[in-house]
Amino acid sequence: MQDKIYLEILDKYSLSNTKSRRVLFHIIASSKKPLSATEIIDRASGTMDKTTVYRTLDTFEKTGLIKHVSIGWKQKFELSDNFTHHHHHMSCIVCGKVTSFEESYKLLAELERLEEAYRFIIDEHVIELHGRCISCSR
Amino acid sequence: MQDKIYLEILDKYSLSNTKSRRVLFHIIASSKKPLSATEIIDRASGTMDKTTVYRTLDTFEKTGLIKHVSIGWKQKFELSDNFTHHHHHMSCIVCGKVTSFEESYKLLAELERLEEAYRFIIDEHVIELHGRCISCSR
DNA sequence: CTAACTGCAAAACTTTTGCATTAGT
DNA sequence: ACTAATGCAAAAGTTTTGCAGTTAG
Repeated sequence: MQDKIYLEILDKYSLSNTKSRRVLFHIIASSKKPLSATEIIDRASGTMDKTTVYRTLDTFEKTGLIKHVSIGWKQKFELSDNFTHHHHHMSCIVCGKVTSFEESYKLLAELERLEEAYRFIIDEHVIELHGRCISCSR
Repeated sequence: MQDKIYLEILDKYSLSNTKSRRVLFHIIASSKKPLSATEIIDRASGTMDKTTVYRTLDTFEKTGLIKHVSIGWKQKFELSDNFTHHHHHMSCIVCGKVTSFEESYKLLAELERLEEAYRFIIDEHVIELHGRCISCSR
């Protein structure tokens, strides 16, 4: 299923389905948490050059295959909402565990209110929560 | 007023009120928008070494004088909520204009609901909106 | 005076660029 | 075969480290 969308997007933008791209897509798709550029370079090392990683991440991001999210200080990458339900992250500052959550209707309604109030068209919203998970909070 | 809080925090952590720190605090305090490390280094150049900038930003962040926010791809710095009302940013992807907004009570209530639902204690939340401001949206 | 802070030089790490070679369709 | 994609080497940019010298309290 994910592969089908992957191929469709490559096709849509007339991009070749190269080995590097398949490997990189797989690395990101199979990770349970968002990965930083460096983490991806490490996991891809041996298979491709880091230059290719940067270029491919850029391509993947521009075509909507992946998106970047802010986790703490870093920018990390994960599959775009084309593959997963739109969601956000809460990360535990103690153990580093990253939990995904979907926003509620009420929250979306609040964003719409902000659009009105500030006369601003919201194309994208990022919500990031930091704190302590149940195991680390006692 | 800001200076008073600045001095109090330095005092609280037994930090010296050095020239570099005063200059750096002033650069951040007087900027209308959050600044990246590089932007701060540029503005401070001539006055101090970049090493000092990095070390000072680190100190300022740890002591709660400043905080970092995600604007697009970058991490930027601004005064912490000790100086300003807690707020978030919406940035225009066309002209780059950054507008601040305060979150509503409803939004906070939603965050509390999330704490319950996911059994997670939220210490900090980041909300970042990207889109187009009124002037750029037509 | 002396502990904290800073500057400098160098290293480490991250990202970008140009060009020659290779691989995909 | 032709173009897009990759690898390599080098440059550019960013952040960190160690140490010697300086400064604030």
